[in-house]
Amino acid sequence: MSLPHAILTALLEKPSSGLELTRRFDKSIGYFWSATHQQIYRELGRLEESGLIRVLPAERPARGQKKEYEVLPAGRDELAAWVGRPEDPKPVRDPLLLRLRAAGVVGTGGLVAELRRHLGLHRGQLAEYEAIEERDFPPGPSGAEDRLRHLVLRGGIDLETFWVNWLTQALADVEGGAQRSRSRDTR
Amino acid sequence: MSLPHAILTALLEKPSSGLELTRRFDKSIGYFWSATHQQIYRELGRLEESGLIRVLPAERPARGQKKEYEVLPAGRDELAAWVGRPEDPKPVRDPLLLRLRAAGVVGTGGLVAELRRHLGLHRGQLAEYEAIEERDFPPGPSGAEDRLRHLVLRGGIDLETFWVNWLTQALADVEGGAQRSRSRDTR
DNA sequence: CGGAACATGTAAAAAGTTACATGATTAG
DNA sequence: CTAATCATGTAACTTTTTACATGTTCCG
Repeated sequence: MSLPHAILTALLEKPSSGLELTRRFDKSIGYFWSATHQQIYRELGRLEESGLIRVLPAERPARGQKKEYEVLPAGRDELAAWVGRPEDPKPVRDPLLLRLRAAGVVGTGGLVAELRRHLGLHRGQLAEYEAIEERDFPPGPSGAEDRLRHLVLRGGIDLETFWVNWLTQALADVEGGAQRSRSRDTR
Repeated sequence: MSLPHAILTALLEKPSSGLELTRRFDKSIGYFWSATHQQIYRELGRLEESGLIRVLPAERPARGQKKEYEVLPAGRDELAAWVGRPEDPKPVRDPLLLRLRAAGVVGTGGLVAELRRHLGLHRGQLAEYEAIEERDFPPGPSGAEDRLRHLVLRGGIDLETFWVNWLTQALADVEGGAQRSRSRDTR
């Protein structure tokens, strides 16, 4: 259950309104924890009720009016405790790997196009991450926060690199295999 | 929504009862699509209702009695269509990357132990996958189904390798950084 | 004023998780 | 007979997703 902690982190980095948070969950934070605005508004309500965050004063609390939140000490404490709390990695659940397995029993119809499409998407994401790395993390000494953020970005880069390499190999294999089957058939 | 397709794939590979499926979702299939027995029983009910699978005849349909399911032609068709159906990769949502980012704002208390623990878990999983690869996929020519299964296993291996490498680097970085901070502090 | 963009929300459905309930079979 | 294991389920809850609803501000 990490959404509240994602929001606490984002708000500590910079107090924001729901919509501003939504935008940040489409970019930086969203690169490793995605969330929609519905999730965010609901969770903001819960966090406020639990006393972990509060609305910044001087607010007109009405629908359609901007509400800025900031983290209270209790919220910071909760986040600090969560950072070191043991939590096992979730078992993998990847539809593309599953589809490959399914293709083993019902055939690869249409799957090659889908693999190619995913390869393109992952290549695009990788390029985006690498541009960010070049822009935000020049070589040389850096503070603790910057090093941690760079490490997270590195995670994203390495993960996309894995996908690009694996998909490339998968395509070569599936297409090559299809070819081998054809040549066997025609022999 | 891939659980029904995971079950169809498993049932095509071998007709099974709910509990047998549960066990297989703890092993082979579960390596890339996990599911609990509650999910499986509920989904088996739905799939039967939709006419994609059926209970094998010669059954005593009572509580506590084994019920074996098999895939009907409609189920196979649905699975074949799903294999090529476009579906974007889900955005990444990883608690560990998030915790690293959070550590940037509230400090790394307890996180190093957690990173080390995860490194151990991923090393274990990697070893398990590699043992399976050695046992089930000896070098040499192989059929289409085997090649696809091997490809999926390769995905698991590469993914765990990514985690092992990234965690190793993260640990070196976080501990090294802490050391640098300490030596700066004491200067 | 009218429409676009901003901003916050509600409702319902689907998927996943956790805890518990119940009957059948088998080994000691 | 009784405990363990096999086997199938129910119930309650949480999380995520999708679709919709409503009000505000600003620009032309």
